[in-house]
Amino acid sequence: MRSPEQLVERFRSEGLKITPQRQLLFSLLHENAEHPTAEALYTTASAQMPGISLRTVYQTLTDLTEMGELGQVTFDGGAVRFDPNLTDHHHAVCNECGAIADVSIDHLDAVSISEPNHFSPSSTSVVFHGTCARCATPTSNLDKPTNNQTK
Amino acid sequence: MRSPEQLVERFRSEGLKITPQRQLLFSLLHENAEHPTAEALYTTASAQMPGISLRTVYQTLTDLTEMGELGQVTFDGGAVRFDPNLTDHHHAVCNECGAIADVSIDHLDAVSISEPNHFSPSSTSVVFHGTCARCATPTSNLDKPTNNQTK
DNA sequence: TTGCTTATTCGCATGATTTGCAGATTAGGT
DNA sequence: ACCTAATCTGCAAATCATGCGAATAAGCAA
Repeated sequence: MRSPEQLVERFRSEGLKITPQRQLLFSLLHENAEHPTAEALYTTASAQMPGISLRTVYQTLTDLTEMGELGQVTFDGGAVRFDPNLTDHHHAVCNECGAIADVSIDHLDAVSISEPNHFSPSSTSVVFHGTCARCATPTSNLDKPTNNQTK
Repeated sequence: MRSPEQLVERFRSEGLKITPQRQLLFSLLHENAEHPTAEALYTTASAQMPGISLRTVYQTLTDLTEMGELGQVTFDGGAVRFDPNLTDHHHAVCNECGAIADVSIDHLDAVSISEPNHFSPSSTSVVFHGTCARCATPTSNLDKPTNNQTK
């Protein structure tokens, strides 16, 4: 996703209005690597702007997604999560705390479908499930994030 | 998933009862490669057993999943789909018709997380999005399955 | 600044999927 | 044939997401 400033420019140039709600969400999403759900963003936004509507959060997220500024990902049937990272990347989901990390992958080009089924893939996504570094460390369990898993 | 006969054995040995509803679902799931949703199974089951409850379909699917006889997969935030194929495999989702095919993958071991983030993956799943053979063929569009995509 | 036009926000209703609950029913053994 | 626990069923309810219409406000013109 572009910077809040660039998004303001883009919105203006497309005749869309710059509302405080949108500006807040732009800033909350910018370089956000937490893959938040709409609800999570709503909670965070509400702290800074009491009265903002969950409906508006959904609306803005949908708009940004349709504009190609935001990606959507879901894991294991949970709620949709929003990802401002538009670079080519994949995800690692921690089974313990539910944290989702962006990961780059080496040698993905080596992966191929082994059967001659004539499927023409246009995109490939890889999801690792496992234990994140923080949860794997037996010490300092106090720092562990709470479980963010939806399911 | 095991054969209906073997499932009957297992259920019996665990003190569970063999009901007509369960038997029907066992047979509908056996070697079913369509990755059906609960609703889809309910529709199919209802044709053969009018009056069967959607609740029972969900219950049986949950039971089989907890017994490890069934796998669950979801794509793009759609409804949960059930997969009796318990072998190590991945999926190819057709963007046109929504069909989901099981695929085996070569060289998956070559894939690795490139950053030193200390994430310990216990499983890796790969999903291809693209066009299936049937939809890629310009002729015989009459045979195309209807779109099964939930979203 | 004031006013106008239209995009936006908001709250509520609705839809889709899934689970909880409790009473009616039935499988399977005695 | 009878008993008892497991199962089935229908309905309520939870969760996540979208449609809709009225109220509001951003951006522009005068």
